[in-house]
Amino acid sequence: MLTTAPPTERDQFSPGTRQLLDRASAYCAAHAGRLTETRRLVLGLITEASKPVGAYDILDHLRSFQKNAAPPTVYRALDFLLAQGLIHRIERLTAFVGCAHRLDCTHEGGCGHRAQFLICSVCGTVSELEEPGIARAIHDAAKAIGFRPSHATVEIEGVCAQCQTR
Amino acid sequence: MLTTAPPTERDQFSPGTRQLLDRASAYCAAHAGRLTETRRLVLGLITEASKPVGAYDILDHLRSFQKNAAPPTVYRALDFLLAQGLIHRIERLTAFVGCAHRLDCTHEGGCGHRAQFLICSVCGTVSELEEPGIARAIHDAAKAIGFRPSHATVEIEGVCAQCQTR
DNA sequence: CGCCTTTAGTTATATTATAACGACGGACAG
DNA sequence: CTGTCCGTCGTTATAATATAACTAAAGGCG
Repeated sequence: MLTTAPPTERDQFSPGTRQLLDRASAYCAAHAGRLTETRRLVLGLITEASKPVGAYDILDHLRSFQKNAAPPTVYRALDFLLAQGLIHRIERLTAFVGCAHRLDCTHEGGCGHRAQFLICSVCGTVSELEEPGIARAIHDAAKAIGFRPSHATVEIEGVCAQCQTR
Repeated sequence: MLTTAPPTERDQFSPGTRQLLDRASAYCAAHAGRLTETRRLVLGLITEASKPVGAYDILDHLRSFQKNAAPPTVYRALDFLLAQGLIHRIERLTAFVGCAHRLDCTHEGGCGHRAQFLICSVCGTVSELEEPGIARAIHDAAKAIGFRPSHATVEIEGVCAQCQTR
C-alpha cells in the first residue's frame, strides 16, 4: 500500500528560496547555531511570503509539512531566527518579515539594530531601509540627553511609490 | 441605611492630575470631542502611572470606580484618547503612556506623528522626545525613494541616564 | 417632545504568546 | 562504549491582548 508522504520543502519552495535557506544554514553553523528542519521551514515560509506574516499564519502553513505543529513550535523557531538576525518582527503589525540584509552583512552584529521599515498601508508590503542618517539622528538625540541606546525600532507607515501612481 | 458610594476620582487622583484632566476636557471640547467620565478616568489612571500601563492593568484599576467595566470599556476609551492625541501606544511594550506635549502643542495636529520614545530597559520608564532631526531624517529618507509617510513609530530601547549611574 | 447620533453595557470570541514538563538525540568526556 | 549534559522538540494547558456584535441609555438639537 502506498502511503502519501507529507510534502517536503522541495515541493513548496522556489529555487531562490532554497538557495537562501542553504546560505542561512551555513550562516547559522558559522555562528554556533543549527538551522534545524523546523526552523528552515519557518524561515522558508516567511521568505516566500511577499508580505509580513503572523505567527498563526505560519503555523497554518507549517502544518502542511508537520501535522502536529503547535504554537510553541512556531514561536521557538521565530525566537531563534530573530536571535540570528534572519528575520525581523514588525511591531505595528505583530508580524514577521525576512531580513533583506543579514546574509550579505559583513560587519558582525552590525545590521540588525539599525534597520528601518517602510509599511505601505495600501498594499501591505514592508520594505527594509538601512539609512545611516536616521540611525545617526537617533543616536545623537539619545546621547544629548544621556540615554544609552541598545536598539531602535523605526517603522514608517505611509504609501509606497507604486501605490501612489494607481 | 448607609450604602458605601464607589470612590470618585477626587479620592484617587492628585491635584496635578485633576488639573491636567480639566485641561484635557477643554481640549476635547474644542476639537468636537467629549471627555466623558470613563475616558476621564482612563486618562487619569494613565497619567498617574509613572510607567506605561497595559490595557488590562487599566481595566483592573478602573473597576475600583466602575465595578462592571469590561475590556471594550477600556479599549473604547483608549481609542478615543489615541485619536485625540492625549495618549500614545508603545508598540514594543503593548502599553500606553500619556502624551507629554499634546496640551501644550500650538500647531494643530502637528505633535502626534513626530514623537519618539525612549524606553529604559532597567527602570521601565518611557520618556518622550520631540527631536526635529529624527523626523527630518526619516522624512528625507522616505522621500528619496518615493515613499509618502503618514506616521512614524520610533521607539528607542536602552538605559536612561539615571540608571547608568547606579 | 421626538429624533438622531454618540456613548456605554454586555456577552462571547478572536488573536497573539508563553508556561511547564517530559522525551529524544547528538556531542563529548571518561 | 556508555553515561551525562545540553539543546531541541512534542504536548497540553493557559495567559495576555483585542475585537465583534448587539442592545440600551444618554445627550444634542430641531
